[in-house]
Amino acid sequence: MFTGWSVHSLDSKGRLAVPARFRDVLKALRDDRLVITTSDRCLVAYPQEDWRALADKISRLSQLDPRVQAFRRYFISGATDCTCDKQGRVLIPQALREMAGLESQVLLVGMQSNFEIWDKDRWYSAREEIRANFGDLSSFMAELGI
Amino acid sequence: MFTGWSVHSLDSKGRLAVPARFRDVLKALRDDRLVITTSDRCLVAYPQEDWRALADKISRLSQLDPRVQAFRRYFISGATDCTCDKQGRVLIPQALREMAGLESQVLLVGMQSNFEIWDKDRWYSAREEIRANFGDLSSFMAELGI
DNA sequence: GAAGTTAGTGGGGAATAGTGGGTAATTGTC
DNA sequence: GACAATTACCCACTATTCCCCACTAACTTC
Repeated sequence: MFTGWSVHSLDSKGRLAVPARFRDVLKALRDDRLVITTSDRCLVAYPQEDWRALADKISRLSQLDPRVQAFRRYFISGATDCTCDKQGRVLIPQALREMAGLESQVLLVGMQSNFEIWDKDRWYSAREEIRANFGDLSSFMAELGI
Repeated sequence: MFTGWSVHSLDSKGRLAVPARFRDVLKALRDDRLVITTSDRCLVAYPQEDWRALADKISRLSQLDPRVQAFRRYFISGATDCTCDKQGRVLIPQALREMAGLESQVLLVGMQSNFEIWDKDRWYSAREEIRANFGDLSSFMAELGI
């Protein structure tokens, strides 16, 4: 499971170090390949196997359903296979870097089954927004019985 | 499968580089011919074989049904065969360029069996729209168990 | 706290991918 | 057939990616 935060720097070539504890998770899956895709204002990385399962689910839906179409455009289309180099870094494709606004300081955020990749400043402002609505959020969670 | 995004530039002659990984897919199909057609606010490129199959299906539908006719006018009529030149570029016909509003910065978006060709700015606003309807999308994801 | 180990960072250099433009071939028009 | 416009082909240049190696910081172990 991917947990915890790490701040790493994106170097001038667009490479990002994957934290050792995340690499250990991948190693345990006997598969060092990641799939990186876009989400709301960040990128999300999945172990390749998990991504495959997810993509399969989607591919079985009607491709003409507009919701499926939107979902594929938004979430699936950007997905890119990335392998770690010998130093344990991945090259983030330029288009994804741009979409997620990655500058030099990058935050890797463990989300159990996957991890998110945020520009540090964006992360802080996103957190700030969440905090501002936290009252609503907690009552929503309470409704769910959590 | 066509996956991932690439930003390329449309040159002054209307040529567009096809990303190497997309060319590899075509090479695996032993057919470097593409069919490019118009879609909603972008262009869509299919390997020629796949396009043929799709067009066949549609041609078997009743040609008297006005909806079929509309669909054919909208989607089928613009289809153009394109082959990559030796530098791996395709010439996008001017009519299609205009239709999709392609300026200099162009995004190629992998959609598994085909790929879309977007003007970069349009792509960003289309994404924004999808996000604006995100309520729908997230409940859709919930249905899928994502 | 010294020495060894691991994690993260930076950059050189070769190979590959993408871009731009000149020129020849082709097409279409008069 | 002559001309202009478009398209295809070729070459040269630039940018990106990939595969190295080297360095530093942090953490372990003794």
